[in-house]
Amino acid sequence: MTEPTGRRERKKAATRQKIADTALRLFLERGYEAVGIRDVAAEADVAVTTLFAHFASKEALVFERDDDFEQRLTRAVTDRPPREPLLPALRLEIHALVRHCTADGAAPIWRMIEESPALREYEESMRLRHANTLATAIAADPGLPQSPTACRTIARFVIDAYSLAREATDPGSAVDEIFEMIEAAWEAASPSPRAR
Amino acid sequence: MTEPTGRRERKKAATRQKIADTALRLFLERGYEAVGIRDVAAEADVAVTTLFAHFASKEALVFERDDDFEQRLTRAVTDRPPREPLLPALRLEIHALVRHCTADGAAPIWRMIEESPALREYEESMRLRHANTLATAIAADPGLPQSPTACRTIARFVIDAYSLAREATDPGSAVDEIFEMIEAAWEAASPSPRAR
DNA sequence: TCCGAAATGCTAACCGTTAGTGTTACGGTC
DNA sequence: GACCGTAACACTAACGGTTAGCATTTCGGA
Repeated sequence: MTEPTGRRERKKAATRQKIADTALRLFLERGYEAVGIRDVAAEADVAVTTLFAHFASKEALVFERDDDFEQRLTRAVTDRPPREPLLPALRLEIHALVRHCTADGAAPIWRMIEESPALREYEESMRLRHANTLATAIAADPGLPQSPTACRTIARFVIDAYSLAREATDPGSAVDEIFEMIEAAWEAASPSPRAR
Repeated sequence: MTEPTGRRERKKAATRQKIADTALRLFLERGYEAVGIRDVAAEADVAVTTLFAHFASKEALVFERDDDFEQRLTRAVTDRPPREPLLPALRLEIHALVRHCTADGAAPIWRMIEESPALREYEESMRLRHANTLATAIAADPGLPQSPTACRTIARFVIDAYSLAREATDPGSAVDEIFEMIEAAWEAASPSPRAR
């Protein structure tokens, strides 16, 4: 339980970061498909096996920070003040995440992702994981009376909003447009909808 | 344009079918990961390159009939009588598709899919393709005044319904529950929602 | 100080997939 | 009915991501 960040952990983190940085640089310089794992390992001055000890796959090198994404989403649910409605909090978070992805600096990275089928497929599978995590967080909220199916559904819809808005010509307003639809779906899933 | 099914086309279709049947049998007998492409090709008595001339990847061997899925969905949209509302037609189709996947005979196949990350990832990416196709079909309907973003969103939601319902304990009622939410979302996306 | 474990390295392979190059069998044409 | 273009198929060899097996170094804690 002692975590004063010993040298070993620092070195490990440094190695991981060096691999990720090197990989991203090479990918952007020469293109994702044109760079091999052996290239990345050589340039980062580590063994191929070491690279795979830090990253589960070549694609994972690109989505190095996806843990953040997951955490931000679940925290938007769990860290919101009591009695605060769920969806506005999620809408704000999705707005921020979309803005982050569509910022100018991130453009080359996302273009690279769109151009590579392998990266696209990996991201889709990542989103499903995020949706499941989010669904668990929503279902765990005692203030929400919706059914498990409704929770899973809304989680899926929220992740869809992130994905769809990023592709839209005006991402910001797309988030709002889609969230209007999600709000309606959420209300329709409230218990005893006929009693309103 | 002459299509009296010449010998050549018949032989090609037979080869394709033999490969698919052999692959599915081996996968179910020994497990998806335990069977190599070279095994399938040898057992089907074709060259590996021939196998890949018929199927784009190992995973595609399992989802051999996914064209049907796409066609059934788009036809549910385009072939419905004029002025018939969109979502009930889609609900019926999703009901049928879910029933088809959760039938007893299909159980081993879907268990195999759930147990293989590669197959799961492939199916997710397939679903996104289906959602895009469906979105195009919906957006092409002149009787629907919704925005492009709303059409893409609803298409995504409908595919989500299929995916979520299959995992539910009672798939049939899950389809209905999710479609209630989708109907509400669709109405919220109708033009001038403030005028109601 | 020393031991165990974690991190890293090296080699060699496995497996899906593709390029390159022939060969065969069929369909349409004269 | 012979002929030619081409679609289908085969064979070989490789490429690239990924992993197993095993040796080595390096650190943390006892």
